[in-house]
Amino acid sequence: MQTPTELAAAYRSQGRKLTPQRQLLFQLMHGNDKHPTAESLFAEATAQMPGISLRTVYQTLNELAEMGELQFIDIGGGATRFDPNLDDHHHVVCVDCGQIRDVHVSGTAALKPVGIEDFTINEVGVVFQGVCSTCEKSRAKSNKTAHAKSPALQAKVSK
Amino acid sequence: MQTPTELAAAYRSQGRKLTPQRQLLFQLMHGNDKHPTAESLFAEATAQMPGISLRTVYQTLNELAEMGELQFIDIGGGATRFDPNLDDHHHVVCVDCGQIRDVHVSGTAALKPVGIEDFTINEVGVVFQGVCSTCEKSRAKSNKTAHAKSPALQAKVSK
DNA sequence: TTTCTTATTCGCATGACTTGCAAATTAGGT
DNA sequence: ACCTAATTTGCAAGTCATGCGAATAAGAAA
Repeated sequence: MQTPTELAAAYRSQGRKLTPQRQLLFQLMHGNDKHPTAESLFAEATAQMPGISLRTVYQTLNELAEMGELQFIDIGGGATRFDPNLDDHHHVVCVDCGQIRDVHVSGTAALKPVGIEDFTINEVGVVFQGVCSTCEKSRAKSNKTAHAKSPALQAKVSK
Repeated sequence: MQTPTELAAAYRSQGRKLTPQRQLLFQLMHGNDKHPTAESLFAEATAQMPGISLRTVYQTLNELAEMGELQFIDIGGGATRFDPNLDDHHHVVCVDCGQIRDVHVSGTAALKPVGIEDFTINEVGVVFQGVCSTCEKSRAKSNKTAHAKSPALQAKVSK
């Protein structure tokens, strides 16, 4: 995603208006590598601009996605997450706490799907599932066995 | 996923009961490579067993997932899709019609995430996005330009 | 600066998907 | 045939996201 300043210019050149809500969201998303959900972003936004609407957050995120400034990430867990990182990268997900981390992956060029001659491939996404060090530790303590395939991911039941 | 017969045995050995609803769902899912949603599976089930409840479909799918007999696939689009294929495989998604196809992928072993020493990786998932031949044709006809990044995938607005 | 047009914001209703719950039913052992 | 615990159902409820219309405000024009 471009900088808030660059986005301001992009918006104007497209006839879109520059509202304080949008500017705030530009700031909050720029360089944000937390892969926030609309709700979590809304929470952050509200802290700085009480009264801003969740509806506006969704709307702005969709706009930015349309403009190609950010991408949606859907890896079970209920809510869509947003990623302003436009570099060629992939994701690692902790199946325990659900955190998503950006990662550069080597070897993707060598990936070859077999038997889909009738498909024109445009993009490839790689998602690694694992356990982050923090969760690894708490697992050791609480003596949790890792039988379930991905509790945090299947946990559409939140809160 | 195992065969309906094997699943019957597995269920019994776990103290679970073998109901006609479950048996029907075993049949419908066994060898099913359509990656159905709970709703679409419910539709098929209803055809053969009018009165079966959508709730039961969800419940049974969750059971099978817990037992490791199938996996959930979450690639935007609203509903979770189910995959009884336990082989080492990945997916190709048509961004136009949303169909998901299983594919064997060579080169996954060479994939290396960079900079996540603090993660213990357990699984790797690869998703190819593209356009299937059928959609490619209809695109040519209707003169559709492929600007949008993935209409069918973002289309959480269904029906 | 004031006016005017139109994009935006906001909030509530609505919709899609999934699960919680409790009553009625049934599988399967005794 | 009987019993008891597991299941099935239907409906309520919860979460996530969008549709819609009225009120508001950005930014161009006067």
